[in-house]
Amino acid sequence: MPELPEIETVKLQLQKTLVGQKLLGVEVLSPKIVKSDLTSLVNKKVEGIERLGKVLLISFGEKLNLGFHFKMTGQLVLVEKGKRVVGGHPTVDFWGPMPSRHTRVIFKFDKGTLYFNDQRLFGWVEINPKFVDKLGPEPFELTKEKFVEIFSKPKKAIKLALMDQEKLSGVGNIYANDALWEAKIDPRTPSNKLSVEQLELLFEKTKLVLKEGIKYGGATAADAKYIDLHGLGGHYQDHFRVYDREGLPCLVCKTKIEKFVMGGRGTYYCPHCQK
DNA sequence: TTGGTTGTTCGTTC
DNA sequence: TGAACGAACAACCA
Repeated sequence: MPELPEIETVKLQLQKTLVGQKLLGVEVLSPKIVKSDLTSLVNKKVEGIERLGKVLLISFGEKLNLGFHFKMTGQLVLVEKGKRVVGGHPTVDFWGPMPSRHTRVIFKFDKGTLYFNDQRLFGWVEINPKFVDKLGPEPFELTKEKFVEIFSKPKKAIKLALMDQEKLSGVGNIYANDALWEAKIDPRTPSNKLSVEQLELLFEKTKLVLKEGIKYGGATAADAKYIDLHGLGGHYQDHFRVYDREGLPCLVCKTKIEKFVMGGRGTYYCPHCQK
């Protein structure tokens, strides 16, 4: 499930290889997920790769930013002279033949080919996506005072507020669960009931788990062991605090991690540590 | 075979 | 006026 650290990892990889390359052609295999006419990008050069929240942006200059949203199962595979750069949702497509049956758009560059794959067709591709205008601030470009101000208002549960992309961009389910465990906060606590001290701690812990996600190259689905055999995919999953650890002992007090559904999403917490 | 899973959108309710 | 909430979306896997 690509979140901020997973997209950041893709960004850093593509910055090394794709910048300066010219787009020679585009082939759209699944028109449903492509929200712009991509032909305007042909014959333009990649000037830079950016990330806003969970959105990856490939800049072709002149206010032409090609945005990708991976949702849960999006991935990018760049094939260059037999070499590969992969990122996003880890599947067999990381090393299988390209294009695959999940390939939705193919971008032919002068030195390589970039495949946007998405199993579930939830992701999208759009030039200058309006979505990014609605995004809240980046966690790393925020003062703790501003963070406290943002989360002192909402009456909804802190976990839902933390994942609200209009308040703060980039935090999804995995990192929200882990940050709240680090800060010893019950995910159901109304955001506006938290003390300034709790919010300041949560701010630091949110950045901590995101940084750790980036350090380990993001998280690879726990069941995709093969990915590791190929040296592909990230390793944050080996450092999950509570996410996907239902019934396993809390890393601090050994109490069994409990799971319930909130806002339709799996929510994991330690009933002893998080009050 | 069915239910669980995910982020965002959209419609409804307060 | 807008916050809050939940269903819908798609497709895979256990």
